[in-house]
Amino acid sequence: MVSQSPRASASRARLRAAAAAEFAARGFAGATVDRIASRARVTKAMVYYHFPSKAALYREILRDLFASVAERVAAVREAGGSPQAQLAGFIRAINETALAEPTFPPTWLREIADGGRHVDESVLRQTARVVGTLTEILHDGEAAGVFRPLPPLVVQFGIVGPLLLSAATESLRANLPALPLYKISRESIAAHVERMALAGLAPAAPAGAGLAAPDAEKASRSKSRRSS
Amino acid sequence: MVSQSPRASASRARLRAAAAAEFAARGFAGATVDRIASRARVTKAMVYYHFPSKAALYREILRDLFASVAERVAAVREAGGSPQAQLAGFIRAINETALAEPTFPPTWLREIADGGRHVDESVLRQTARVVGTLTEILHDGEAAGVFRPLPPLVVQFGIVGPLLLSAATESLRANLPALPLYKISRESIAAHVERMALAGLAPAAPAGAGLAAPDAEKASRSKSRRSS
DNA sequence: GTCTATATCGGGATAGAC
DNA sequence: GTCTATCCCGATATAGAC
Repeated sequence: MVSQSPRASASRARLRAAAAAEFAARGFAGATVDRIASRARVTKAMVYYHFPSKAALYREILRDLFASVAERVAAVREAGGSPQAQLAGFIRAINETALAEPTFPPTWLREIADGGRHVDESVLRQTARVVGTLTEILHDGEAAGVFRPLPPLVVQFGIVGPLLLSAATESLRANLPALPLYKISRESIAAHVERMALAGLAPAAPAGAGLAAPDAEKASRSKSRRSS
Repeated sequence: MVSQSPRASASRARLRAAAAAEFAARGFAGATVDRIASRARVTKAMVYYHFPSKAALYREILRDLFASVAERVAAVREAGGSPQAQLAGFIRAINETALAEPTFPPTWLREIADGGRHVDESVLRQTARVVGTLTEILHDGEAAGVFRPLPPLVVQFGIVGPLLLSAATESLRANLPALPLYKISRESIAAHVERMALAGLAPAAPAGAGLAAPDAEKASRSKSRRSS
């Protein structure tokens, strides 16, 4: 949503929003151009006036969605702070993107299930930026001795997985037979993910020592950032 | 796979396997009956001889998939042990299902993204069994004072989310341009999820005390468990 | 149980007027 | 930029012979 192309007519904008919603709800194969047009209150021919094909429209939406996440997490890194604070910010950035763009969680989940079938070079670049930012944060934390060394993707899955499942099932759970079991707040899941991620990254305690406290007194942190 | 219906001809069995693979790879909308028939080395008419419709075939596969998970986690609970050991077993049960049935992770992810569009009563019952088992384990842990009280679904998402993302992207990552960044082992992700889940469930430290250790409960693990 | 047609229709994409 | 009308392929499902 950040870097819009020069063409931004009113109908084109509605078309993008309608397509994002339709693709999120039905997936690429399940979506129909007729419904996209209908949602946008536009005729089907207009879809093909603005976009060359259903696939191209989908890829454009996919790219902007991932670009949106990438920018948010990049902003977190640039804001600086301790590795723990940056990781918490990373988690919040993902969560806020899911709130700001409700079409994002289902779309992301589908792409994963599809094995990235529609991921082209430009989309891949955006996803790489996200993992790249996380990698830098983790590297700082390892260097400072506050994070255990772990493959960035493992940490990424640990953060993104719960958030996506929670966000994607939100409207589903809301419409359920009022099972109180399924009523969970956004805050509780976000807090749990943050707690899990930080605790899971805490360095292994040196076997003999009396429980080193990996906590707050590491405030004196490196200010170095921005390497890409 | 556990509770097979009485009809189990050879072609019917191949059909089920082929359909599971096709649905996992393309989703319900993206799958075609032609390709399912072709995968099973059977004509399309045979599909409609054995199953009333594409949708019915899909629902049957969905039901068996979730039944398979439900039984594995139920077995863990029946095996007993400390709450922590049972939770670790729960995680492993999910992971082992993903290994034994590679079609499962993508299919689950798609159902979530679809908002449970194809989930009927029988499927819902199986998923409820899984959450039910987890709820019991968590309740035991709370009663014993070793788990902090958390909504079961929050914990469920924290466990299942990372495992599904990891499993669903496995073949994708294997076929990537050899980015060493993306080479992560099944063990590392399983270990991380276990560490995160247990650490995230550790009770909050009593405010006044000087850094209680949420690390010492590891001693109470390693008890009896089995895998089906 | 297994096959070869075939009916039928939804949906992506285009033509061409205005 | 926007519309109506249409082309046409592919996909679900069925008919009916063997």
